[in-house]
Amino acid sequence: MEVRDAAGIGDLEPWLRSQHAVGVSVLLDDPRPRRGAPLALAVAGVDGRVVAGDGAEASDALRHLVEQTGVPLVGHEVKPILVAGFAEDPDRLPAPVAFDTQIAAYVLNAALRSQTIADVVAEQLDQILPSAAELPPTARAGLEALSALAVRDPLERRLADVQLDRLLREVELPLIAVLARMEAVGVALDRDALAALDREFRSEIDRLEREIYVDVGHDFNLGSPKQLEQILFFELNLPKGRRTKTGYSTDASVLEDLRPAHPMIDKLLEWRIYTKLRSTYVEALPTLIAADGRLHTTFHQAVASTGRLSSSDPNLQNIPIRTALGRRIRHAFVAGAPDLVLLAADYSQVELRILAHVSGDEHLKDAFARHADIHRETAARVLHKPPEEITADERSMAKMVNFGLAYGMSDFGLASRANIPRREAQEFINSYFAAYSGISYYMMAIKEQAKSQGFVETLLGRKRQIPELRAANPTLRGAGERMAINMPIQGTAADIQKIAMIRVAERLRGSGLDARLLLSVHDELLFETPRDQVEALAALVRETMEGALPLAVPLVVDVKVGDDWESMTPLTRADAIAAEADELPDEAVAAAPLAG
DNA sequence: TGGTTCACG
DNA sequence: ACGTACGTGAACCAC
Repeated sequence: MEVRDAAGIGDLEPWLRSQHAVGVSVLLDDPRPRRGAPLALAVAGVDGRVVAGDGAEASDALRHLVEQTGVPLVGHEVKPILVAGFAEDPDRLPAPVAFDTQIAAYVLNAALRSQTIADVVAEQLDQILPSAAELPPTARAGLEALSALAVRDPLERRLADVQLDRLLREVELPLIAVLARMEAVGVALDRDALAALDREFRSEIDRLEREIYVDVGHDFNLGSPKQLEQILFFELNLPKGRRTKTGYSTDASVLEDLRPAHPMIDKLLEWRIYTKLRSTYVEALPTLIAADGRLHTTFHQAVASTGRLSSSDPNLQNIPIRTALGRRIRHAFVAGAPDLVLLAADYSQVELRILAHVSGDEHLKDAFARHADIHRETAARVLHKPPEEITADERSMAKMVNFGLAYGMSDFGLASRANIPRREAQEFINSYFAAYSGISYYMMAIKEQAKSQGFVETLLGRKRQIPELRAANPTLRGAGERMAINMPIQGTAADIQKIAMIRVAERLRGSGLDARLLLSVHDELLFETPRDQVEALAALVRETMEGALPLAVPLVVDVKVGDDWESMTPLTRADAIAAEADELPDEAVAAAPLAG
C-alpha cells in the first residue's frame, strides 16, 4: 500500500482513469455529516494497487480526484464520501456508486443489525480481518477499500441467487446519493425559539418538582424508577399495576389509572412530559447545529429489519407532533430563508392501502376506490349500520382496529388501548374479520407461508428471515407471527417511499425548480422550496409519490405548506379534507358533516 | 451495559 | 396457562 500526502495525489489521475471501479474507504474523526475531518481516505484499484491519503488535506485531495475522474465507487458504507462532496456543493453530480457491501449484506439479511466489513469478509470469504484498533488510519482505510472490492463478487452472486439484485441496483444503490445530499443540506432550526422554550420548560419543571415534594412530604429523585416505585407503591401505598423485570411499572398507562388516587400523579405525568421534551429536544438540538446554522441528521439504510430508514444524531424522525406542547418544538424547524417555505407531502393511510392490495380484500379495496372515510366505513361495515349513523366512539374503535391490523393485534392489545373489556375487544375483532374475510384469510395465509419458508417479503421482494417462528416458546413464536404480519406491510411502505425519493430527486434535477429534499419520515417527505415554486413542486411531488408503485387501490398524497414544520396548511381543498379526516380527534370527524 | 420510558411513523 | 400490537433512537438511572 502507498501512503501519500496532498502533494502526491495529482499524479494518480492516469491510474484512476484506467480503473473501471475502485474500492474506497474513509475514516472520519467524527461520523456526523459536516462535522468529521477525514483521518485517511483509501482507494483500491481492481488491479490490486492501494493508495491512501494521510490526513485531512491529502484525503480531500484524493476524494476530489476520484470525483473528477468519475470512476464508479465500491465501498462498505459509501455515503459519508458522497456527503463530503455534497457539503462542498449540494448541486454537483455525485460520484457514481457501483456497489455498497454494507447495504448488500443488509439486503441479504436485514435481521442482523448493521454488519461491519469484518463481518462480511468473514461470512463471504471465510477470512479474519486484522483488528482495526491496532492499525493506523491509512492502513485501516486501505484494508477496508480492498476488502469491499473483494467481497463484491460473492455478494453479487448471492443477491442474484435470491433475486435481490434488482432491489439493490434499482432502489438501494440509487438511494445512497439522495440520502447523502439530504444529510449535507440539513434543516434550519430557530435557536431563539428553542432558548425561549428552554426557559419556560425549566420553570414548569421546577414548579412541578416543588409541588410534588410537598405532596409526598420529602424530596427524592423523580427520574429514578427505583425511588419512584418505592414512593408510589410502598410509601403512598397506591395500587400496584403491571410488573417489569425489575419491579412495578410506572409508565404513563399505569400512572393514568392512578390519577384519582393521589394528587401527585397528575403532576408527575406533566413533569415527565416536560423533562422528556426538554432533555431530548429543547436542550439537545441546539448543540447539534453545524457551522452552516443547520441540523444534519444521519440516515441509516442498513439498520431496520423491515426495510425502513432510521435517523440519528439527531433523530429527526421523532420530532414531536401529537401534543400541543410538543408541537411548539416542531415550530422551531423552519425554512432557511425568508423567500423559502417548507412543503410536506405524506402518504395517506399507506399501510392500510397496502394491506388492501396484498390481501385482495374486496371491501377494503372498494372503500379506498371510493375515497371513503376509511375508519367510518370500517365501523359501518363491522357494525352493520349506515356510515352516517356511526358515533364518535364507534369510529374511534374502528380506527384503532385499522391501525392494529398491521401489527397482528390481539384482543388484549386492543382492549388496553381502547380502554374497554377484553371480551368486547375480542367481539369487535371477530366481527371485523367476519366483515373483511379477505383480510382474515390473508392473516392466516401469511403466517402459514412465513412458517413454511422461514421468511416473509415485500412487494419488491425484500426479505426478512423470522427464526422466531420455529421457537418452542409460545410467547416468542407469537412475536414471530406478528413480525410476519407486519413486515410485508411496513416494508412495502418503505419500498414505495424509497422509490418515490429516488424519482422525486431525479425529476427535480431536470425540472428547473430549486427545491431541496430535506427529510424522509417513513411516509412523509419534507422539502424546502422558493415560495413562488410551491405549486409546481407540489404537482411534481404528488404525481411522483402517487405513482411510485401502482397498486390495486389508489395511493393518495396530502400536501401541506408553511413557514415552519408546525404551521403547515393544506395546499388544496382536497388536502384540507384529507388532513381533517386523518388528524383531528375522532370526535371532531364524527361530528363533522360528511365530505361527499 | 441493560432496563425503562417515551418521542415518532 | 401464558403474555400480549409493528418498527425505530435517545435520555436517564442502576449496576
